[in-house]
Amino acid sequence: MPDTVVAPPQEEAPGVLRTISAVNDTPQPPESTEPTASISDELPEQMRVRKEKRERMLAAGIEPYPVELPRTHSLAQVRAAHSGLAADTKTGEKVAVTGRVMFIRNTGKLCFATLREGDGSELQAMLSLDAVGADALSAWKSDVDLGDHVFVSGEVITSRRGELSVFADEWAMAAKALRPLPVAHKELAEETRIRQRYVDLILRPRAGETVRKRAEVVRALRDSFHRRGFLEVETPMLQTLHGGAAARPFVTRSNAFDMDLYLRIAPELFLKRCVVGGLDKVFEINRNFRNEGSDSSHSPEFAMLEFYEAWATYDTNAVMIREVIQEAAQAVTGSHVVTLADGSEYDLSGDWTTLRMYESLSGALGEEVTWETPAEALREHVDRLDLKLDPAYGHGKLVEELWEHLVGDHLVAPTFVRDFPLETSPLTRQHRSEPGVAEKWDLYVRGFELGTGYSELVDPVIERERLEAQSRLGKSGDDEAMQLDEDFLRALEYGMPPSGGVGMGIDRLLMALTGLGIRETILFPLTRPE
RNA sequence: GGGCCGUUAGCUCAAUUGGUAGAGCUGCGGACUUUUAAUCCGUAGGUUCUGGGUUCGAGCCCCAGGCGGCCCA
Repeated sequence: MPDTVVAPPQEEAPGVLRTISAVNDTPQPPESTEPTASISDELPEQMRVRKEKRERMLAAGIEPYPVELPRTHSLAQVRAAHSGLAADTKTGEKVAVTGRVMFIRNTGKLCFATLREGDGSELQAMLSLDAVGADALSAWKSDVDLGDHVFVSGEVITSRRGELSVFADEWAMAAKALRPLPVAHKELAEETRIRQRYVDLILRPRAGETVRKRAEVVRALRDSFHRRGFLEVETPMLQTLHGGAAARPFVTRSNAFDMDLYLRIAPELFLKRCVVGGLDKVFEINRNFRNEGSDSSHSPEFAMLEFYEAWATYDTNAVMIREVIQEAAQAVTGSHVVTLADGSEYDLSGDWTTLRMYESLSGALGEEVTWETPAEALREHVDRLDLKLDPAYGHGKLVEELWEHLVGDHLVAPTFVRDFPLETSPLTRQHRSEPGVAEKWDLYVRGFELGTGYSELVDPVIERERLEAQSRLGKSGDDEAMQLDEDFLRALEYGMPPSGGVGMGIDRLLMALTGLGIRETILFPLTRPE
C-alpha cells in the first residue's frame, strides 16, 4: 500500500464526490490496469464496455473501487425511519447511503435508480440536473450500469408517486461491476443459481432468507441444548478408521503420518467416548461426508446434529428431539405450524405419532410379521409386491425395505417409527423384552427420514461381536460396513453408562421447516466443474 | 450403474419437413425533470456444449464425449 497521509475531504465541483479519489490518493493506477487497447476483443460486448468505463474513470482520477465511503445509514434504516410518508414530502434529513443498482430509469434531466442492499431492502435514488449539476449527472449516465454499487448522499424525500427516495446532492461509484447482471425479471436457471450462488443472492432475496433461516435454526438448536445443560464438543473429522454409520467414506491422505485417513461419516464413536469419560450430556453440530450419490435429498457433505445423554433412553430422547425441533420451528417461523415454500402448512405441534415397525408392517401386509419371521417368508412378500431387491438381503434388510415401501413412503405427518430389526442396527441395544428387535427409532417428517435415535449398546462384549461381524462383512466386499475400532471398544470396556443417542440432519431439518430441496438449503452444494 | 429429457446472444427462451439462426430484457447511440421491469426512435450482439459422420446443405439426422435435470436400481 502507498504510505500516504489521508487527506481531508476537498471541496470541488458540486455533485461529483472527488473526495473519494483524494482520500485514496493512489498515485498511479494499479499495476494490473491494462491500456484500453489491450481489452480483449474476445470479451462479450457488455463486459468490454464496463471494463472500458472502469479505465475511463481511472484515467479521469475517479476511483471505481474506493476504499471507504462516508455512509451514514443502511437502506433499511432509512426505510424504518421514514415509513408512511405522503407523496412529494421533503423531510429535511440528509443521509448518505450505498446500494447495488438494480433498476435504472433515466428521464433526461432526472434519473432514478433502485438501490438494493444485502438484506434485500431497497431504496430509490433520484439525481436531478438542478441538484447535482451537469457534470455529475452526465457522469452518472455514462458510468453507472446495472449491478454497480453506488454511493448517494442527499435529502430523504418521497417522489410524486410516493416512493421513498434519497434526492442526491452528490454521488460516487462504490464498486464497478464488470459483469452484467442477469435479467432480474426472469428466474435464473437452477444450475446457475447453484453454481453462482452469489448471483442468486443478488437477484433473489429469498435466497438470502434461506441462508438466514438456516443460521437461525442452528442457533436455536444450540440454545436448546445449552438450556438443557448439554456441552458442545467437536470431534475428529479426519479419522483413521471409519465407523458410526453404514456408509462409504471418502479417503484422503496425510503426508506427515504417511497414511490414509477417512473423512468422517459420523461422529458417533467419539461422542460415546465422551460419555465414557463422564461428559454425560454432549452434542455436536458439524459436517459428515459420505461418498455416495447426490439427489434431491442427499448431499455428499451434509451437516449433522448428534447428541448423547447418559441415563437417557430412546423413549426420553424422542421426546427431547421433538421439543428441540419444535423450538427450532418456533424460532424461525414463530409457530409450531410452519409454512412451506409452496405456501402449504405443515403441523409440527403437539405429540407426534409413534408406530412400531413390525406392527405397522404386519398391518400393511395383512399378515403378522415378527422378528422371528424367517427371511424366506419375507421374500415371498417381496416377490408378490414385485419389488426388486438384492437376493442376498437377510431378515433385517427385507423388513426395512418392505416397511419403507408399504408404510414409510406414505407417511406425511411427523412420525416416530420404532423397534427395528436388531440385525441391521449394529450399535443399538437389544430391545429389553424382544430379543430380535433393537431399541431404535427413525423420525419421518414430510415423508423423509429426518433423524434416528437409540438406546445405545454399551455392553463391550456384545459390541465387539457386532463390530467383528461388520468387519467380516467389510472384508467380504461390503464397502459400507464399519471397521473394527479397537480404541472405541477399549473405551467401552472402561464402562459406558446406559445412554440414549440421536442423530439428525441439519439440511433435512431445514427442508422440513421450509419445504425447500436440499440444494437450496446448502449454500454451496458440490457441483462438477464447468 | 440403466433409461429418458435438456444444452442456441450477457439472461430467459423461439426456430415448421434438413434450406439465410430470431424475440423480450440487457448493451450501444439519441430524446425526455417524477420514473417503478419507465417510455419512444435507432442499432449492435452467435464456435447453436465439444469432436467426428451423413448430406448439395445440419441448431435439427447418426456416432462418441462433456455438463445438467428427472425417473429407476
